[in-house]
Amino acid sequence: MVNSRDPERARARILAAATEEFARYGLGGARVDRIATRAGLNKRMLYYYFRDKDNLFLAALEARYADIRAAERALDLEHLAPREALRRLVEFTWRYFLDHPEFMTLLNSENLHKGRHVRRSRRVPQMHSALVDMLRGILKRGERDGVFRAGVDPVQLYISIAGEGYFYLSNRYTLAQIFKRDLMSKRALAERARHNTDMILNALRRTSS
Amino acid sequence: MVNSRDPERARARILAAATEEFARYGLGGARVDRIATRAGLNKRMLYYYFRDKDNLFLAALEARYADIRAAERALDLEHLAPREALRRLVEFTWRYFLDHPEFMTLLNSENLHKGRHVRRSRRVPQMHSALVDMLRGILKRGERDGVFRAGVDPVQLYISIAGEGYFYLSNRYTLAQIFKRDLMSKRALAERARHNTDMILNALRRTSS
Amino acid sequence: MVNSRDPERARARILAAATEEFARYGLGGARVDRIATRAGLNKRMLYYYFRDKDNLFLAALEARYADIRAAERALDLEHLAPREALRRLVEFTWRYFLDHPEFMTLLNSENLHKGRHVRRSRRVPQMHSALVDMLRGILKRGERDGVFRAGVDPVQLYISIAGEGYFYLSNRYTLAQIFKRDLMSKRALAERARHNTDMILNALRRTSS
Amino acid sequence: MVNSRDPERARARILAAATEEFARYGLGGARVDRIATRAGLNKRMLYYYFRDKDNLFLAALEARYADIRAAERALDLEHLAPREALRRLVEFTWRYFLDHPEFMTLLNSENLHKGRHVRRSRRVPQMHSALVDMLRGILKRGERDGVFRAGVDPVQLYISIAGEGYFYLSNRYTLAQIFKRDLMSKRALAERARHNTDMILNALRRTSS
DNA sequence: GATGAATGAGGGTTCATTCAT
DNA sequence: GATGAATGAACCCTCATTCAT
Repeated sequence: MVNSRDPERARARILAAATEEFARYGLGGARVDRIATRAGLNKRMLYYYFRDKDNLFLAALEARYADIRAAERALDLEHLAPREALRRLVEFTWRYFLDHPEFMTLLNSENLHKGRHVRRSRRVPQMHSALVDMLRGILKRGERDGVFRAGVDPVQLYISIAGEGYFYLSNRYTLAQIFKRDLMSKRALAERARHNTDMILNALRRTSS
Repeated sequence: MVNSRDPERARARILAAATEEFARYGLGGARVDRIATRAGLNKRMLYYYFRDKDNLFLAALEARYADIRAAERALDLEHLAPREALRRLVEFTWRYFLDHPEFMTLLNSENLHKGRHVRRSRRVPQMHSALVDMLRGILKRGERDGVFRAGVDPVQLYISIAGEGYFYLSNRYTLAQIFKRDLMSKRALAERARHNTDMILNALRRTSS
Repeated sequence: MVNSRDPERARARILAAATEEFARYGLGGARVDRIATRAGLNKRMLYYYFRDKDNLFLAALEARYADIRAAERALDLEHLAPREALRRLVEFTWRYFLDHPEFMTLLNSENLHKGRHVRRSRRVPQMHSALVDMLRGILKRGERDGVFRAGVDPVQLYISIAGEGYFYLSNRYTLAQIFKRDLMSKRALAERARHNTDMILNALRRTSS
Repeated sequence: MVNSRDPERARARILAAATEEFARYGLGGARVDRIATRAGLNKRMLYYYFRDKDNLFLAALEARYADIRAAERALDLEHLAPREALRRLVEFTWRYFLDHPEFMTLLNSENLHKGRHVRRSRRVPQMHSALVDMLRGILKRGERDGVFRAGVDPVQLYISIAGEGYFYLSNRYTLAQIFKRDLMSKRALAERARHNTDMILNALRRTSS
């Protein structure tokens, strides 16, 4: 046991351990005991810092949302040409899911539970208006410049971008089995990355003539 | 208790109850007791017919795979013009996920568990070669006819088609919350259906000039 | 563990063990583990037979109520002269509390919890109308015969009869300490029994002239 | 948090909070956390002032004993005619239990624990010799004046007086349920007060010839 | 005097599974 | 084929108490 007397670090360690556990086993399958052990703390402390398992789950989810949105903002897409901005967002989103599979399982758990945690969160919706605004801006500029077709809704587009990578990665075990194909080899991943970009960018092209 | 003395019906009732339970609560959250109750049978019978919970889960998953693949075959896409065939597949896939949300949760569960059930299944891979062949045929015909661009992998394409609908529907609770938008209203669903078709069909168009 | 396959006996053993445990430690202090051990059963069985701790408590309480009321009925007081009937009831009540201290602690627990278990019971009130009727009959006969004063409410009287013994016995530990007197010696008990009878019978006498 | 730096007030606040908590939930059900919160102090302070939960319970109990005995002394019964003195004591005792239900629950808890706290107290027995003396004096005067029958033990009498009110009030929840009667309405309380007085005074009357 | 952080033991309850009939 | 009874391991959570500051 690490009697750290450093509440900030203790909280962070719990959160990290919880994120991993929730990601690996889902909300229901996650074990409070394992989280505590992995965090190097007495189990009681989880309740001291996070009140209960559900609240801990929400905290983990919020932290992951904050992380991806912050990374997105750091792309500074507003200052790029529309097509380039879109390409980068597609690549980033793919990359993020690839590097953070735990985010996908967290989302799956939350949706299995009909979003009952995130519904209680005030922070989460706040994080997302900027994302939509940014995407809307890119679309508008692209439309004005004549490189994107008109009438594309930014939210719908984002869901498509995310969906391209999400389904491939989140369902990689079943897909590998049903299609009898290694989806996680270096080559397969590179191919999918290209496919994603092609799909989205092509789909956005102005309809010819 | 339904003392049916009709093994086939008993099996079917168990499977139906299990599917619903697994879909609603995930593999870990599913309760053998509830399945038995819902099936109107003694709990012991689940073990008699399906050996254990994991095997029952696999049976439910296999049944769902068989169902979607059969419905796909019934579309008879081989006899349609390539663009029309593709459009129908996109629409069907969206519709299927919308009408069978339990299929998505089953897949999520299976992937959370790293596909350890489906890996043991011989039936599941067999069901899918026809799907790939069919899609490959459509792509080839479309390419030949000059309506689709070349070089599109049928598996990648299928994952994109499914991904469009899957991410929207499987994550509808979190998405509704983060984007503060009702995703399940009649209008929203119609819009998404159109968006999906637009995205895929546009993405497949031959690159102009 | 006693794998008795005799549900009736198992239930009875649980109930007996629970009664003792609840009586000794109160509802909150009672340990489900100890009850199971004492009943010679797996802990899980308590939940199988009684759903939860609260329900088990209610079952124990109901059984005790049933027991005292049955013993009362067995006194057959209706066929005795009023004064004799009353004397016997006072003596019986005293004796019952003395022999069944667990009944008092059960009642104390239930009242500490504001009667929230007994409130759900349909059986308990039904057991008591006969008691009141019987007492009312005795009072009426005594009044008619000129040996009891008029205007005594049977419920009030019963509470007085019970109260005489209850306070002495239920609070015997504190009373012994504050009055520095052994309340549980043979002699002390006999004295109290006489005192109770004297008090109640005297209190009921017709007011002289 | 009230950083009072006033030890006496802090102690008093803790004691008040503890009394309420013990009365409401019993010794076992009482929560040290809640007591601290209600007292507006850090939990650690309870241990600073009272060493542990048991000691805090004893302190609360002693305080309540001191309170009722002081209130009794204030009645100044020695200077009243015997019957009047007795009537006043009966009324006072009833009234005290009615106004201080927490005293009854405290006593119940202590007796559930076989008086193990009060046994360690030196103060508590000291408080009670005066009560017995006073009652003995009243009885003797009444006997001498020919208004009370002889041979009544003051301790037994006190237990009867207290018992009349105690059983009614302490068990009010179960009694209300088993007799299907509202025991706490204004009218019911008035009736019981009269009944108590009638019972005790009648019971003490000199046996007519 | 006062605090937030930490602890280990155990609380009631639930689980998938199996036994005896 | 079917049942009710039984199991032990573990689940999340809470408790009174104490440590370091």
